[in-house]
Amino acid sequence: MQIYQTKCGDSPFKELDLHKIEVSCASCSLSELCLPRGMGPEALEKLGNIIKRSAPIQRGEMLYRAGEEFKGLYAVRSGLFKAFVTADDGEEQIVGFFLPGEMLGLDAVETQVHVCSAVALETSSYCAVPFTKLSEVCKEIPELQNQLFRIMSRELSSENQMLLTLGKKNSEEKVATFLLTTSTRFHKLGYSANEFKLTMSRQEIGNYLGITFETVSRVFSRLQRNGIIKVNRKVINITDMVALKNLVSGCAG
Amino acid sequence: MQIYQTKCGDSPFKELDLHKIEVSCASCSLSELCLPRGMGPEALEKLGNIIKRSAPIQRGEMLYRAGEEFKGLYAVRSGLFKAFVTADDGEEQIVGFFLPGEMLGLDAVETQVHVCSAVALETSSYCAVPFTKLSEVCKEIPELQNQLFRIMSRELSSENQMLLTLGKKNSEEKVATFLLTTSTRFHKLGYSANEFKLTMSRQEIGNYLGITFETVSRVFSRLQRNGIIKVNRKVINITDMVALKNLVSGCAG
DNA sequence: CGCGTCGTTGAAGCCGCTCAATAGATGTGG
DNA sequence: CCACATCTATTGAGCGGCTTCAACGACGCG
Repeated sequence: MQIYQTKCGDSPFKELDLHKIEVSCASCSLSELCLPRGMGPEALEKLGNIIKRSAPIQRGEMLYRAGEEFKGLYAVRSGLFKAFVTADDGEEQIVGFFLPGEMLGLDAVETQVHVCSAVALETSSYCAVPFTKLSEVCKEIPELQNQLFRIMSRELSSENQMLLTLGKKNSEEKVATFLLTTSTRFHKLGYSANEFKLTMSRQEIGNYLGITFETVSRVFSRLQRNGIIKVNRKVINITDMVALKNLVSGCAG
Repeated sequence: MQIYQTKCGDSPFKELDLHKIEVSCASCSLSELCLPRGMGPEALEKLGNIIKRSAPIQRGEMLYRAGEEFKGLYAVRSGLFKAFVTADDGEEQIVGFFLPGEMLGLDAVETQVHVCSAVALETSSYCAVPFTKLSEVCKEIPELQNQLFRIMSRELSSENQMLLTLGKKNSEEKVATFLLTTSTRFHKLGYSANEFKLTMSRQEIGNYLGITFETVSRVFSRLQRNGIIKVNRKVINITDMVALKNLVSGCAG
């Protein structure tokens, strides 16, 4: 069953394709995690009218690059994305991994220019949400406005936790925090909390956590020796969740 | 000239004092930096009707604590605040310093519970903005809704830059970034970009930057030896702005 | 003046980084 | 199906930047 739209041109913001109604927000399995949360049917239709689903995109394809004009938000439908800022010397800092139901591009609303870049880490799909239109619809649907406030607030909150992780934790605590957070997020999507595949590379995990990939690898090995996890390439198995949580002295997220 | 309200009880959210009209948003010198930015006179009055100015509060007084119920946002009117998250082991991570015109509490919108705590670092004053009412007024004044989106977006953007600073920079770059950012923010408030007083302690600067206060002190001394800044207790003088900027390899903010 | 807090500076140690070698996985073409 | 190249991951050895621990000086405040 093909649930994705057919090819829709270079930019999903260029024009709206009315065929998408068949795959509107109302029928989306992620609606309770995403923008539509808590909205009624007529509101859902209004929202669906401005949103455009993408065809699947490949690993390495970019949603947007730093410096590009901001056109709208992106809601992850399937797959995995990373967002990163680039320093003047070209060095990158990954600021987040984005799972289905999560929203990308919120940080560009103020400047109207993307300061991050976003790229797919595996074959993925998304919904494009033109921000001007979204903000129009928000006037008519207060519940949507509030949901957008909540989404931005949640992002702020999780970034605050990340500042704590980067600023105060050692490498073991960082990795443990990352594993726990990832486990929780997968679980909320209906997947196992104990076994999951880390699509991103060790390099990307390390970059995100402010440590080198060698250190990530060493901590994984140590946690495995201590019987807390089992590592099989990209597949992680949490065998002692309690011990893992004990390693995380300070992650409220 | 006393421009502050008289004492207004324990919680500024408890009841509205109509006397405050004389110090409404319309007459506030910060209106172009704060919530009212870009709003017309009638919108300003609506906004002013739900906002309550605080009396001055002393150094050490708290706006809110982690775990408390979220009632609304706080806009800094004068002075300086810090916000921090607390780890399970009691360790704190400062997630931001807040100058006049800036907004506190945005990260609690989703959970309706504060995850950060906020405290005044010097005698300060603020405006309390009940969030439920604010969100009501947003329905009537689209420009206010958009301004709130922008403010949250800006906060996200600056936290992304902070993740880069914490994750990728060495201590010298961190301190240089902090000095530059602080300089820029003071300048936007109409103060000198080259000379300013750091009200926060070395301890707090180090906490914010993920380094120890001894390291902050050492970097200050080194920058002074190199003729880039002059340090006199809490007063910083940037004597070579170009050199300082060159130290910051990767701060786009 | 005495006390506590804050800031500076020095000395030593450690955690994570750098550099390097190796193995395993993946992909490609013959 | 295998040879080969490439990329990722693991592990080790040594180094260095930052932390830790400690002493001392400068203020501010009672």
